[in-house]
Amino acid sequence: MVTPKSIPQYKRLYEILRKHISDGVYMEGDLLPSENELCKLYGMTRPTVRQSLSTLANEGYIKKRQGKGSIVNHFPREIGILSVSGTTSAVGDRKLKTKIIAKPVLMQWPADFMFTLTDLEKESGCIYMERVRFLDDVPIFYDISYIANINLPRITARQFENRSLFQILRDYYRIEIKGGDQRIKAIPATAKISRYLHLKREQPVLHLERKMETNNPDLFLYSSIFCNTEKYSIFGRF
Amino acid sequence: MVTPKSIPQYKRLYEILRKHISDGVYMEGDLLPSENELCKLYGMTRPTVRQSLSTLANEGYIKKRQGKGSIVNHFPREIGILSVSGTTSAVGDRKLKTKIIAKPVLMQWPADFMFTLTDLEKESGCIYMERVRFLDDVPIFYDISYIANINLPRITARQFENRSLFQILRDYYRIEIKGGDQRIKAIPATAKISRYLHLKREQPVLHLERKMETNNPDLFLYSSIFCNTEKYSIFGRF
DNA sequence: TAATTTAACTTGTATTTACAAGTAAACTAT
DNA sequence: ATAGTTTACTTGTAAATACAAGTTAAATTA
Repeated sequence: MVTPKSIPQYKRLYEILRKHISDGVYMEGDLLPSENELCKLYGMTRPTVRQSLSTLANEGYIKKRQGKGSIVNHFPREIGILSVSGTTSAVGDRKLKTKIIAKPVLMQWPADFMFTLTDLEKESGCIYMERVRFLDDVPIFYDISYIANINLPRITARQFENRSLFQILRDYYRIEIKGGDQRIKAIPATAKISRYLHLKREQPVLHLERKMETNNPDLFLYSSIFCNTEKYSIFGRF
Repeated sequence: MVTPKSIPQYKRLYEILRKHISDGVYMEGDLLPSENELCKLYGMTRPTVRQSLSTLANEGYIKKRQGKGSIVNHFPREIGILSVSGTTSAVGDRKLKTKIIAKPVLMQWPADFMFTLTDLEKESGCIYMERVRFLDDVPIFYDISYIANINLPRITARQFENRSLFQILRDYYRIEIKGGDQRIKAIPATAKISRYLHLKREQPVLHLERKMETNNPDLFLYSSIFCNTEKYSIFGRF
């Protein structure tokens, strides 16, 4: 049988379980239904179910134990694709705000760009924007984003306030982030950074340089992120 | 047929390909042999080969493209389980040195430990040590490690100079790191940190707090790592 | 010659089947 | 009562098979 919307079965189950974990249907430490139970519940075979579970395990949502089952992990809140763990209890969705510092404009790539670019990217020019993101009305991230201008009509005209860049790329252009790599440094705040993040000059900030891969093999997203880590930490699994 | 050393076939192929990539047999951008070719070469079926490849892909060694093949990624050098990308050309193995600041001792866990501990861990006490790691004779990492004293006889007597902690755990106790999570912050260097990393006081350093999971479900490794990121960056995939 | 189609690759998804190995609770013999 | 064994679960590994879908280059056609 063919699935109606041509979305793979293993991905369907993955999304369902992922949502259940985020929503708290399964709590930290709980056991997921066994693989055979999931087979019966969703009418799949075990290899298919296992594919869903191994994706969840790779992303850190669950931990598998032979002879026991799939155990749900705690998982911190995500902002964009950055995970943040606060010293305060929980980070609620509604406490999150985004402010545009520099509206998206089409321009040439900087001469000394942080990653090496393909010829196609160089020719296309880049869409540039700057944003600050707030948690509990405290500025936490100062993001500078660069996107190659490849198949993104009218993007500079979109409304970016209070909507994630990733959300716009997904909704209007069917672009999804598949992965990427990043470099992390600790640097002293420059005048600009300290102004946007409400910090004293020379105070340590986290600097992330990331290159993100998408489902379009020619299109990459780049960002340079400056992060105030006084109250919150960047959280990651490896 | 049963493999002689009871190591799974997919893991065998994974190790072979991983080594070939690290050794430069396959260079960045190269295509790996196709799945069907690997089947014939190593006498496995495609699901088994695919399991090896998907592990490699998850760890960032390769990138898979439907219709094309498995493309080898660049991959930075690893120190312990930290990846480092230098501003200078390449980081050679022989330029790496470790110095013990505080020899491993058995003691009580600190009162305000950075992660929550199980009862078993609390009862067992912890093995504590401090090390500084050098790259090109420049101190880069100041590591403080904590290990629960669970099934690790005579560990405080081992020679840790110029040998990785992970290597000793693997060779003598069959303990392997399976994954873990970490928190990352930028902090100003304290007197102690600046002394060990040859930095001025208050200069930004990267602070990593990590909890590592092992093949023994009761045993975790903890470390607090302070990192000089002036010349090198911490590198990661996501 | 140039554009199009086809064919021969590649990886992606999915089923079915079988047995190995780890875990935990129920059971049994001491 | 307790120590050891069995049993009924769980996930782990592996094979054989089939077709879908993306990519590329050769073959065909205009």
